[in-house]
Amino acid sequence: MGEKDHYHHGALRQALISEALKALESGGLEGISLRGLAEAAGVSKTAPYRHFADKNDLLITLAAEGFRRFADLLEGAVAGLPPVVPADPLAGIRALSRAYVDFAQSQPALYRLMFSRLGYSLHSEACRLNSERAFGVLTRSVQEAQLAGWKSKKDARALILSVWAGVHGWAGLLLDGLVPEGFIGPQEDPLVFSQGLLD
Amino acid sequence: MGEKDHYHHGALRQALISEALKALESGGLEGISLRGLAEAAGVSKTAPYRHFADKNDLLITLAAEGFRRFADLLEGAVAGLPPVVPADPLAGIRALSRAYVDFAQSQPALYRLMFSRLGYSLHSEACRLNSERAFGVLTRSVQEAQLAGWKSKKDARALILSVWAGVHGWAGLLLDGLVPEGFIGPQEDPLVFSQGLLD
DNA sequence: ACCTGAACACCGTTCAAGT
DNA sequence: ACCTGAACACCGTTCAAGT
Repeated sequence: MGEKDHYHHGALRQALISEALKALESGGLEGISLRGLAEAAGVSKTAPYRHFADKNDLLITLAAEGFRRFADLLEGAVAGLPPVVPADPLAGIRALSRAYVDFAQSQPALYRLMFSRLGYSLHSEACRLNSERAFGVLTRSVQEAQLAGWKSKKDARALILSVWAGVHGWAGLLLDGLVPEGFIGPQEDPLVFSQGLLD
Repeated sequence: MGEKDHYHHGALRQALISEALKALESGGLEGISLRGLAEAAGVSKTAPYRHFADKNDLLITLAAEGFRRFADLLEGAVAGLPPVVPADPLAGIRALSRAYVDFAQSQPALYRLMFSRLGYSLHSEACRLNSERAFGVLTRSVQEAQLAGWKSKKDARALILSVWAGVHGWAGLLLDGLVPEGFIGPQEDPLVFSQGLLD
């Protein structure tokens, strides 16, 4: 308890980010205030302005961190997979979709923030890079499925956007509580929409 | 310009709602404040509390109005259609999807509000009724498609949620500016995702 | 370079008071 | 029944000032 740290060891920026991520999941976007984060970090209400231009800048930084985790998760989900074979061309897409929905459900407020601000946040280097990394996993999964014989005549871009819309929309419906209780049992495939359309 | 209307003819509630809808489309959700709406309606900052329990109550009322328009639009989109035939079982779903996406694009802030608050707003009678009305259009369109031979062996509930996820996700991607420029030409089908998956 | 304190222009909400 | 005004506890943000 010295009086050393008015200066937060120069780590105030990171401290604010992790306080914000905590606040995001416990109280949602509306629970986040710069003043509150500053107080939680033990610093004056205006100190955050040394590290972020304004509140939106902080939110975009959170979105970038979210996309980083998101891309890591998606890449990990397909990394250990055996090569996609014609017998089951959708294996990669299925694994990816599961990870996608898992992410949205385990960190709903962060997921919402990431996509609700995408219009603005794509101007951020970190945000663009990491969201493109996530998008790359999706792209490759669809391409491999096509190479394994799935809808090989269709336009790749249209398929990619189609799969994305499906899984993104499904995650949204789940987050909004619009999927009837018990619709997905634990042993069923979480990617229910694929059972209807992806064949 | 008499001094008659401190009382707003008893129409203050409706005036606040339409001011709010205006503000929603011009400045987004973040541009809405009870105090601002009160001022725009020419009334004191606390007058709205005679008509709405709190800000969230007002937002839910807006969502209900949104779902009312949404349901009207969707019902209108399938109302004039010829009976669905086996030659083109997806005609109804296509018309519905077009209307769905049109609504989202023409009133993005309202659309976002409707779905972002669905968890809370379903406790509102008006919200539940109108969203169920919209959901009913979707349900019937899918059922008719199945009767006309489209995926007639599949579980209806799964198909309905699949189509919903697809069109909802597609609308979200469009609103977030994630669909590449020029991806949909004016003469192409706006329901691109259906060209990829719905066959 | 990094942080504080006062100040400004906003919020949502409550409550006593007016007509 | 409907509205006002003062008041309270918050916000984001700017700026001069401190170390």
